Amino acid sequence: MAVTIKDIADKIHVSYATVSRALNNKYGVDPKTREKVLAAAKALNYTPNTIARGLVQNKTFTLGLMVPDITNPFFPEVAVGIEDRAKNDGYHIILCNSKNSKRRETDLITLLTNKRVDGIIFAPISHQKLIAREKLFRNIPFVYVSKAPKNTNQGFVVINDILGGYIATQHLIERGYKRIGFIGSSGEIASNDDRYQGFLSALSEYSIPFDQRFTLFGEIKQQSGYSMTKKLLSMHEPPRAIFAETDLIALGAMQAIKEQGLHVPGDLAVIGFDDIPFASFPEVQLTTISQPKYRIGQLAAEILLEMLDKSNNTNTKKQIVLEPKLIIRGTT
Amino acid sequence: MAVTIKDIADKIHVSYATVSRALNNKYGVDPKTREKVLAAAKALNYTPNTIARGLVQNKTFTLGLMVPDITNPFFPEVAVGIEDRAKNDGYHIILCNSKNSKRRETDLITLLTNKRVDGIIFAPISHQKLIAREKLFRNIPFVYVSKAPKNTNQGFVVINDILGGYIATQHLIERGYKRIGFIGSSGEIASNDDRYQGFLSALSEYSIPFDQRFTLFGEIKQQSGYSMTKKLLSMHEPPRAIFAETDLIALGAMQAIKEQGLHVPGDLAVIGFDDIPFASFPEVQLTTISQPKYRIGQLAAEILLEMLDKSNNTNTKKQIVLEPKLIIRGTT
DNA sequence: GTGAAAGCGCTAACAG
DNA sequence: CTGTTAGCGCTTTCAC
Repeated sequence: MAVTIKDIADKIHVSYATVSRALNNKYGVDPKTREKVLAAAKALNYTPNTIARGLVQNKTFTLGLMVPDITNPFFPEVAVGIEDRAKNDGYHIILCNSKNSKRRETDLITLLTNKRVDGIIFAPISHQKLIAREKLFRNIPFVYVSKAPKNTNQGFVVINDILGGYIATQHLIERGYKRIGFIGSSGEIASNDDRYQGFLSALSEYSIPFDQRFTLFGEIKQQSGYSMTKKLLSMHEPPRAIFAETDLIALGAMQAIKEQGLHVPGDLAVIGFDDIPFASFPEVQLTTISQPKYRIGQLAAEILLEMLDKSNNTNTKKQIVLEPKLIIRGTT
Repeated sequence: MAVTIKDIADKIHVSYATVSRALNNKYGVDPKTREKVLAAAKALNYTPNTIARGLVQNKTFTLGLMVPDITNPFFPEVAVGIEDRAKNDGYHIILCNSKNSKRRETDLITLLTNKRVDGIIFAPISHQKLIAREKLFRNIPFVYVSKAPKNTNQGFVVINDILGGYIATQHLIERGYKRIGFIGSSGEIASNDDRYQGFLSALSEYSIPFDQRFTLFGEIKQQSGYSMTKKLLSMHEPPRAIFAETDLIALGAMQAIKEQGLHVPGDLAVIGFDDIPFASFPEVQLTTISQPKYRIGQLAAEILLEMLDKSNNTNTKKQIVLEPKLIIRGTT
């Protein structure tokens, strides 16, 4: 068994309460005693047991982070932002990867609550029934990231996805494309998807006829973007431009296009969303909508930490909407 | 405050010891009592406090995962393998990103030990002084992943990096390249780097003269690969092929080459290492050495979990060395 | 089959 | 400034 404050109390003949005080830099400890305690702690190679402390303080100094797919380069960037901010306050992050499984997401949230994490940062798989799921969190503070339900009163940090979808589509339209396809992720009532909403409203604003056949839903995977695009390409009169809901999907689209011997953007233009690091690679040069990933993570941690700070009585949960940014590269 | 076993004990008038037993499916509880307990638990919306349980059982059901850079697509793949295997046994993962800072790595290990995680999976930044750092883990079981010191008796899961470096170089040589550069990560006594070792031994085996100027060290970042390659390219007689220690570096190299208006592999061949998902992207087609990332994660979790299993008395720590695999694509 | 009681390692009143 | 005493929520002997 590891050494405890009791061991060090015994060693220097003080009560272990004093040891606790000394170790925590509390007021009211004789500097000399404190020094003795510190010395003994060092000598005995003592390490505080955060978990015991947590039991009495009802605090674990741990935050949960739930993401749909850590393999999507979007999320590691967010995670780093979160971790940096959290570490600054002495918090650790439990990483939960729901793998786009709703069931797994539910399980993991429950496990996280059992573990009494102090707060959770939640990047949900989809908008669906999100409000109903809020009760899963019991009383653990949480903030949404990347996606949030419409009428929540929880905190969140997102970008304006509707606007993002709008400007992406607008860009395509201004480039002269009229036959525009949308490929996105399903498991979703399509009309719930903000980026898709933006897409639709841009079309209607510019009086571009909407062709239902050009809207396909799959997964947020390169492979899925690939097959959706294949499908699009196999049509009688395929679209001339594609708006992919995420860069990962866009990358799959480019792969399919290239495989058909077609050229981007000559034969088919592609615009993505997220601006993952790889999008700017010279051979790729994907036009996309960028989100400030690291910043999103940082902000999410920030407002969650604020909520945890009991001295902060303002019970308002911050809801932050950042602006998307069009990055024009070579695929449009 | 959340509901405790005491609340449910009060409600159905049994001792809370009984509740505990019932909840944990222990022997010696009247099926009827158990049912009542379960019903009450549900009614009260009870959730077990894993942390209190941990205090008495001296177990947290949490594993630490320390990686140098979660933003390097290599690590998320490993992480998913770990998480999948760990979740299977009811464990969570605390993600620690050392950001290639030794100091941060040390800090985080200490925090992890304070938090009494049950085990740690450790992907170290470098080989340097690794054995000396093993004491940081105190008595917490851990396994190395991706990199391990030479003479440790700890468990590890790695691939044969020396062999990997060797076959990468061999491939270049067999393609007819003689002027071969190596760009890798520093913060490292170069001679400690296994892939570099393999590189050197292939050169000597094939009697290719070694040119010290062609060996550059930087960071495991695209940006770093970019600038190292720029440097190489600015030489009087630059190399004709480059072996990059990781795909991320190789990607940076390709960027630099393309920017000079040169062609891969026509003007300069590039081989990477890791086989991150983007290496296979059609516009990239990076020849590389592949490692089974998900499998590595899975195995690491597996052997760590085995070590934690007290019923398993075999105190041997498994050391697994997997084989690297050459993936020939278009850059060589 | 069940209850009483101790204790995991620590913090937080409350005295003194 | 320091010691004593209660717990935090749970598991685990040890009795009955």
